[in-house]
Parts: sequence; structure tokens; C-alpha cells
Amino acid sequence: MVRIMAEPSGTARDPEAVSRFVEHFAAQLVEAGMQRMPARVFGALLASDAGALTSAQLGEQLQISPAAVSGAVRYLAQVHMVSREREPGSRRERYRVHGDQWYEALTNREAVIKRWEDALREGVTSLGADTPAGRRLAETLAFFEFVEKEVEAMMERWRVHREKRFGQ
Amino acid sequence: MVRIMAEPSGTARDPEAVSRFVEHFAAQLVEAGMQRMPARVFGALLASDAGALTSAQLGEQLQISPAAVSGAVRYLAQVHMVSREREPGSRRERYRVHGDQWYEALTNREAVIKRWEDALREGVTSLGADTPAGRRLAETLAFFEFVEKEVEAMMERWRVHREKRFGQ
DNA sequence: CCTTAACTTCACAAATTTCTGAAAGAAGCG
DNA sequence: CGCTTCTTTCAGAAATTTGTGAAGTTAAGG
Repeated sequence: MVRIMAEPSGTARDPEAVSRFVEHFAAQLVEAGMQRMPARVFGALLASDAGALTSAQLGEQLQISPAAVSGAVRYLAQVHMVSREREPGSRRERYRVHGDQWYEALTNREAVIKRWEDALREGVTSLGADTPAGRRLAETLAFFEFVEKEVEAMMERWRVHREKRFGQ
Repeated sequence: MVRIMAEPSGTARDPEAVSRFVEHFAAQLVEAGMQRMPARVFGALLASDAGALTSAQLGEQLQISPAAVSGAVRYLAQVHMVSREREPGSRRERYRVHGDQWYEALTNREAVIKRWEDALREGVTSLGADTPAGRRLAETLAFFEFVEKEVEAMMERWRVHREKRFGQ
């Protein structure tokens, strides 16, 4: 049970409360399809005061190996949910949740949607646009195209809403 | 290689084209987090002319056991992506994609969102609304609440859009 | 009622995924 | 340049998930 004094900040936070949140939140992400380690790492970052942690801190807090941290972080960076930064003049890397950047990523299932659309388009042509099945696929495709446009507009509105509510 | 003459309809469909679509589409769903069997079953239903298939037909087309069909269908029904119907006077059950009903369900990640929100709310109070971490969680929570409202409005607009484009 | 057709549940084998320890690979610092 | 500190990669052990066969359950039809 070693505690790392990582942040120079004064107020000690209740590590148990943090852990409870992290695990609970991660469990929801897992249920929604995310892998366990990425989910936990992401939770830990969200719940950190600085919004960023080093690899060692993550390993310590979550009781996982450096290898596990590495894998989780690679995934999270790939889907743009965290960014990596190197403190200049150190081999230590920090991983950060970028305030806004990340829920942009959450909605950036766009890549996913695009591939659904491709599959559907292919289906429409190969089954025939004039068959009942083809028509069903076409309608589904139309739905996704609709959603894609709408989500974009929604994020625009969110940025405005956010500005008003949280300043900055 | 046995073909079932299931639909009384005349035009034979190319089973290979259907299969190609089903597997491709299912693969995308899997990548997005859905289990393989539910994804394949759902694909098969989407690609069927009647929009409905019996358990036996699904097993035949996808080359899976009745048990697998049962499990997949149970899941799909639970999340309202298909509905089950019994042809009156028969033990045979049919599973159907309900045209509209199902993408309502897709957006009905609402249940999921609700639980994310709960976890976040808990986090805000337990970490303290006045801490940096607490503020970050609160903002994230606000985002989800925003999305929830927006999605509802979006679906309303879709119904209108759909009506215009596909009649009925 | 009894038979039989259909669906479901359950225990287990197989396949897949997940995480680790160990070794290899970068990059600051002397 | 070599040493040291951190991160990544890789092979494999452990755990989990997935799909099956077989037994169990339900309900139609004689």
C-alpha cells in the first residue's frame, strides 16, 4: 500500500472515493462496449484534478502493469479520447483528457457510422433497390445519413451552450 | 447446401449476395460493440424480404444451432430491436424488424446514457463539486444531459423527414 | 390426455480475449 | 557515447466469452 505523492497540490483526496467512481464509471463504459482497461484508465483521468496522469500514476492507482497502461493508452489515443504529452526534459509521458476534445471523439463514432453506411449501400445494390429488402436497407441508410448531419449540428449547438454555461 | 423454400414468393434471391451483406453488416455492428450472434441475426432479418424469419430459417441461413438463435433473439428482443410474433395456430415463432421501431431502439441507448449520468452525478458529489475533477465531471454530465434532450428532438425531426421521403 | 413440434435452458468444450513478466527499444543526462 | 529511466512489444498463462449438444419445457393437435 504505497501512496505516491504525485501532485504538489495540498489537499489530499480520498483515494477510495476516487476509486469507487472510477470503477463504477468504467463499468458503464464496458457495458457500452469499451474494453475494460481503456475504460478504467479513462475514468482515472477524468477523475484526476489535473486532468492528466503519468503512466506510473495510472499503474499505481489502478493496480495494473505498465504493459496494461501502454495498451489502454494506445487505444484511447487512437480514438482521440486522450492525448499524450511529454513533459519537456523527461522520459515521463503524461496522458490527458482534453476537456472538450474528448466528447467530440465520443460523437466521432462518425467513422463507425460511415462504415455502416457503406455496408448498407452495398446491400442496397446487391439485393436490388426495387426489392422489399432493398427498400428496407435504403431506408435504414437514409436514417444514418440523417443522423450524421444532425449530430454535426448538435455539436455546434453544444459548443455554444457550453460557452454560455462554463465560460472560458 | 440445402436451400429452404421458405417464402411463397416467386423470385429467388441470390443467397450468396444476401450472406455477403449479412456478414459484412454484422461485422460492423460487432466492431461497435454488439455480440456476434445478435448482430448476424439482426442482419439476416434486415436483409429478408418479409422483414421477418422463423427460428428454423435463421438457423439454416446462418448455420447456427437453435440454441444460438434463441440466445441472439432473446437479446435483440430485450433491447427492442426485433419483436417476436407467433403465427396463430402454430408453434413456430417469427422474429421481425419493425421498420421504424428498431432505430428508435438504436437511439435508445438512453438507458445507457442514464446510467452514465448516474455514475457522473455520484462522482461530482463524492469528489466535491468545487474541485477541479468535480467540475470536469459536472461538465461531462451537462454534456450528456444536453445530448439526451437533443436526441429526442432529433428523432422527432426524423419521423417527419421519413414521412415525407417514404410515405406510409 | 397423449404425442409431437418447437423453443429454451444448462453444462461444458473450444476459441478468444485480456493481462502479465520479461526483454527490447527510445531518449534524456552526465 | 554510455548509463539510466521510462515505455513498448511479445509470448504465453489465466480468465472470460461463445456456441453447441442434450435434456427440459411448453403448447398445438389428434
